[in-house]
Amino acid sequence: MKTVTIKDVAERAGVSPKTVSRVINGEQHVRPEVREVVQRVVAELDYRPNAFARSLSSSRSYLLGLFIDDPVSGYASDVQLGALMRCRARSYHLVVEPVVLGSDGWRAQVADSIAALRLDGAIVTPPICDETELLDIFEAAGLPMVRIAPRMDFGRSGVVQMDDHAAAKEMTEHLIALGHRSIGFVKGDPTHSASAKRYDGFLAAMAGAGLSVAADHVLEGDFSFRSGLELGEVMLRREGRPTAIFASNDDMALGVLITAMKLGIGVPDMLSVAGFDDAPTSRAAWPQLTTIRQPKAEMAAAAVDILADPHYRGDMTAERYQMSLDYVLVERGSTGKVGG
Amino acid sequence: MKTVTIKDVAERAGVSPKTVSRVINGEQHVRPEVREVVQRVVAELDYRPNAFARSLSSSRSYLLGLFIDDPVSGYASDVQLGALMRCRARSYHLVVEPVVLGSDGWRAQVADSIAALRLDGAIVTPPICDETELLDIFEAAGLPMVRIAPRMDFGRSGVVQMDDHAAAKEMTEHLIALGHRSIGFVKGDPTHSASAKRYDGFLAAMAGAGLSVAADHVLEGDFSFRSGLELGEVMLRREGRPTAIFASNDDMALGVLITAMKLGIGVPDMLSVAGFDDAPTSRAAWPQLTTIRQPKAEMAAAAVDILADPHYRGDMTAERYQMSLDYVLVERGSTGKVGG
DNA sequence: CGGTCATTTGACATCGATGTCGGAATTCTG
DNA sequence: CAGAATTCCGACATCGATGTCAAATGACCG
Repeated sequence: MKTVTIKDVAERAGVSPKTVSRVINGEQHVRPEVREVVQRVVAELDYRPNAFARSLSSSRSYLLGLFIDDPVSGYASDVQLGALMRCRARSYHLVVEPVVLGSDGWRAQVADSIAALRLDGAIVTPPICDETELLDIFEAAGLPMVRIAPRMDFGRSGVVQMDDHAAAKEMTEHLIALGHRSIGFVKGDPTHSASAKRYDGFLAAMAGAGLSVAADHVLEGDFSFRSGLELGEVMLRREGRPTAIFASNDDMALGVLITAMKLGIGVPDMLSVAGFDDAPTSRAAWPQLTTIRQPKAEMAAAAVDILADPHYRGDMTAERYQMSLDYVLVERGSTGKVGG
Repeated sequence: MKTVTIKDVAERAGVSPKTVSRVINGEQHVRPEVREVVQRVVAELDYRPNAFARSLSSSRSYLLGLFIDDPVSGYASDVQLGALMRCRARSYHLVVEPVVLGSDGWRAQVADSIAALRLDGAIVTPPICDETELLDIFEAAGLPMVRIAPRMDFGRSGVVQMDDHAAAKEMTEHLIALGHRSIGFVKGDPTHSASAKRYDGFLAAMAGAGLSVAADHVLEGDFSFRSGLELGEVMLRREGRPTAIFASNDDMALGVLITAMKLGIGVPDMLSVAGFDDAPTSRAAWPQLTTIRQPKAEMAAAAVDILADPHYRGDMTAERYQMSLDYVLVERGSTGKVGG
């Protein structure tokens, strides 16, 4: 099956290849009649430009890299899907590159994909978006990047994030509105950017309501289900346990939920549990988790938009490349009025 | 930052570009001394071949496409990771392409990625690996493909799968060995290739043990958590409910588990529940699910190997391109001896 | 109607690699 | 040691598009 090239189209349309190129790239300076003829022939022959030839000559690759720490997490898949769909709409393609920080050759791996594929841009997700060494590599390669929910160095690139602080504050206020006064908090992995923000939001809401936070009602987990299990047990076995527990993500909230179940503490009658993320698992529990839905796909899509913006390169820190998207508080069965 | 090209290497090494090309591609007919010099210069300059230029001239793209129905599912992520890592090891790159069968332009989308990126091969996952129209497109484009766990048309491409029948049989035998005689089964989505095989494996084990299967102990779900909830309720509310339920995947098993919990039926004391897939959620429940671990990542890796094999094209149906990989029965807390 | 200027168009070089093929250097014959 | 056979290496064309620049065309004006 011979593939159709720009030359074939040109011949058939009776123009030069360059003119065909002009038409498919929507450049000006082509007479409307000619444009139309070319477009017709393109459709007839079902011509599709060879992306390689195109990048080779134009030094744009129409390829974006999505750099991800743990490609199996639900977080990653949502981000990926959002990026994928937006890429498609803009006729970009997406190359997913896992970054295994511990491993031997990760630096070389990253450099390889940048150099070999001539990526037009990089989307970097937490937690590796705060890995200075990684950012250095991108900068050295002159590769524009957009980071999703980074913790620091905001000036170093475009940023898409959501307001973790406000979301955690709102969730806490939700619990307070339900009558809870003694609220426990499970912090997330301190190396993730979001952990501190969520905790601060929690503290702000408590302070705003004039409530104190008992020292032993705050524990530090690592975002894993297991840590939720363990810390839940610690907190719930203590004297004067809280009437509500707000965990920094759904996996840990689930751990708390299951521990409560084991200990015979009814949810939400005797204990309210709130999570964060709206992970798929948050619906696979009983009762289902009240949680915060992050606009993960939308954040990724926004990142693609930024990278596709021709003005972005060279002015990565402009105001309009620092975006903040909205979250949603999803109320389900795991939270209720204090005392049932 | 000027990028290093093959010419730079050639000049510095005092040879022609073609010789450099020979060295990096491991071709023969290069004197060992020369080879060594070139390799040294390559390392010195940190030279990396431009993948586009390479594909343009060699008509190989070193790009594989992973065509996926639902990129967010846990299944997809595992497959993707497996493929990704193997690609990396073989210096291929992976482009993930979601296929939304219902959508308007999906045919054009697929054709686009094939034509624009000049993919070297396609990996197709269930359930779309049984979509005749999709396979037609690949064939028309002359694109070698490998399908993972297809249901039909095995002769049409290389195939990597696991033995669903044997796995379901083994799980059923496991339940029987625990003393269960009355075992319920929740079938999966009939459009997925695996559903029938798993059901047949179940029947085979039951027949092998001389046990009968009550008609109302077999229900048909669709692999969703919700269908597990609903069907679990149907089966467990009936008179003479089974002492064990084997669901065709973990999501549905989880639904059954939670329904049992709601109805006050203790697991595993009063009811054993078994799943299939070893989804991440299977560990996020209490008790954790006994299940079958599919070698998803390994299957994907094997698919990459096949596509990278230069002999594959043209002889896609050879015996050695029909692979079957091993599963593992993972025993956790959700199954136990009958009657506690 | 000749001259100026803007708009269209195409010839040609180029991007960075590999395929082909022929010549030079080396090794193997008898 | 001449002649044949290999092995090694490079000149050149090529892949399929786009950038550059100059030529051709047409519009407009006094």
